[in-house]
Amino acid sequence: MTNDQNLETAPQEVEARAVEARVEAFIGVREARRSEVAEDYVELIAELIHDNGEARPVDIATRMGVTAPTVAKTLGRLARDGLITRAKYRSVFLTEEGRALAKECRHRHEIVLRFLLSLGLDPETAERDAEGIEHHVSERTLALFADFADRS
Amino acid sequence: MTNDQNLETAPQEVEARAVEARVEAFIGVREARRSEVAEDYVELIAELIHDNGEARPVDIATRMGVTAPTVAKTLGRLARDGLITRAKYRSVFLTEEGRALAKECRHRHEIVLRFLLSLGLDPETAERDAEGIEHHVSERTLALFADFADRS
DNA sequence: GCAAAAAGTTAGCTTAGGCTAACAATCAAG
DNA sequence: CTTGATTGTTAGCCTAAGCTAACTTTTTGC
Ligand SMILES: [Mn+2]
Ligand SMILES: [Mn+2]
Ligand SMILES: [Mn+2]
Ligand SMILES: [Mn+2]
Repeated sequence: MTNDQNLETAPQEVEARAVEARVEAFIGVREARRSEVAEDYVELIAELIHDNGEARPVDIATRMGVTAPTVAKTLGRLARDGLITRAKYRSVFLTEEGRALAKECRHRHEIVLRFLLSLGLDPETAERDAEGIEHHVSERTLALFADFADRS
Repeated sequence: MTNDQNLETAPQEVEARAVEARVEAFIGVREARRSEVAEDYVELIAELIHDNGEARPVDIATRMGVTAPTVAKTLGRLARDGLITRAKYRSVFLTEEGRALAKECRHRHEIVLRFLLSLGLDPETAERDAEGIEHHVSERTLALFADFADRS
């Protein structure tokens, strides 16, 4: 080490640390991306069950704005991942795990939406942005959003 | 129509409108998702050119936390889409369009980051969340974020 | 100026998430 | 109870974005 008694950190180490922090950010975002679709589906399925008594693929397709085969394939992945159960030609049920995820997602969605509205955003834009942002807020950010919305 | 003089809106129409609004939200989010990677790349490329004089694939790979072949393939798409130019075994350049996108992305990234920090978030989490959120904020939300950060 | 290291490319594989076309099952009217 | 409409499934296609293995090119250090 060339520093006097090693008291300072070399500039390239500072740089390396900054790079490393950002790599973690990118990796984290890619990770989050992998669950976005699942999160939106289970949240919607929970809502359909609550509102309509059941979650039919056709209603999922209508609300997600995708075609029926896309829904079928996605439901296959959700079942594989233990979030739903289903029988052929029947509507869909959430597993315990699916219900837990749905609840968490609805909670996050609501906080983000409430926060955006309390910032002064119009409802349509707020809904639109919340639908994307909800998948990328950490627990900490969510807590700050909730605080802010409560205080205003 | 069964309403007295058609003065009210039928509840199923209200419902239909709400469903339609959410479909638009989902479609919008899917749309945004399609440009996330491109946005992160051009932003990073601009930064590397600024800081190092050039953007080498190896540095892009290190900072994005992906392998060199992944970068190569992504750069192929960016070139196809007119955002960069490149020559074999050489580093990468932004087109006019690429520079414009990079500038816009850096701008958005900075506002979102500044906003999260001014909310009281720690820098690491702020960087992490900003990296994901930046792709899902509308112009309106961005303006509100900027206002908030300025005022605090 | 050459050899080894570093960087870049290519081929080929994987998964997710979209689509259409074709077919099968269920449901609702009559 | 039959039939037509609705709903669901399957097969097969596509693109994006990740990976490893193998190869080529460029850069660097002696
Ligand atoms: Mn969402
Ligand atoms: Mn949601
Ligand atoms: Mn980003
Ligand atoms: Mn960014």
